[in-house]
Amino acid sequence: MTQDASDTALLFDNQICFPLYSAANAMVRVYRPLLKELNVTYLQYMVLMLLWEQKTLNVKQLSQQLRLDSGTLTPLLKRLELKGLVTRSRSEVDERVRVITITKQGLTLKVKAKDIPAKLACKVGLSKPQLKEFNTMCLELLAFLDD
Amino acid sequence: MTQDASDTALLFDNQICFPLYSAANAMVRVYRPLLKELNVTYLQYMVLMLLWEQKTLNVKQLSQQLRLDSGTLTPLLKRLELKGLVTRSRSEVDERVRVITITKQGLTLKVKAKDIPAKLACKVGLSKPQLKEFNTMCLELLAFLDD
DNA sequence: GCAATTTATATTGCGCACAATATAATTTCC
DNA sequence: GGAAATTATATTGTGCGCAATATAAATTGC
Repeated sequence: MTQDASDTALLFDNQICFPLYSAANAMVRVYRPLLKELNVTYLQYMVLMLLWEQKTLNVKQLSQQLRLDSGTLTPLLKRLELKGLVTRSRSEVDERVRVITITKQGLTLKVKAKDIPAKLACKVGLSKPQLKEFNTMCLELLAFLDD
Repeated sequence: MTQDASDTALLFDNQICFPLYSAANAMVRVYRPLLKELNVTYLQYMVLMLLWEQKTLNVKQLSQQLRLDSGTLTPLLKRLELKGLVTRSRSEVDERVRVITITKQGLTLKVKAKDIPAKLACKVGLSKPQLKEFNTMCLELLAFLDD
């Protein structure tokens, strides 16, 4: 690598991943007002979405699908329990396993959420094929980054 | 929109932006061990990068370039000051303006950082043109999301 | 020239994100 | 079947990220 290349590599505008970082922040900012009606955060919304599909999941299953650890999930799930949206029980087979189940109230929230994907799509601006390609690239990058 | 479309719109795997969110988290995770040698976080590294280019910047200038607000930057800059990497003074012309200046020690850190971009590039896996295209898409998305 | 508005930063409080560590239950392997 | 290793979750502490609010200085309008 030339001297010049190692110099320009540390220029702010050449940082490959900073737009990714900023875009993720911006995306959460756009979701926030939409989710305010449901009184949940973006991540809580993602957890609920998984539980709308499979009414019961344990922490490990959530952790794998969301790529987040228990230090993030445990307090988040407690907050969802406090709001009456999920219950946190123990597996009868294996006492170590914390079983998260969506409540009736949690299921009801899905009805209120039904217009959110469309509302979000309006704000994103990219076309469907563009978004699909973008999604694919994010997943490719993820596969590399997570080894 | 058909009934079917509004149903599938709330499926977890159809959430356009969750891979973006996960990829941004994964990216910060990959940076972490590389930056541990410098004893800075990813965001602190980005701030330093701006200050390596322009030795003095105020909070607003940092805020605009990083797309972050003072609630994030003020405590971060205090931590950088505590580490002796920046100074936080006031503008003599306008007392409201907080002027952030890189210290000698902060400048020295650039030498230690010089191999980080190359090390990161190895872990990212995508080719340079792929990365460039990905960057462009993130910036496009950002332009839409931030209005 | 001074009240009203605007601008720049700081503070507070909440919710992630994760490393490091702890705890407790289960499984494995002799 | 009991010690050692593994597995599942929880806890603690630090650092973002941002909304809401506060404060203080500068600017504007009359």
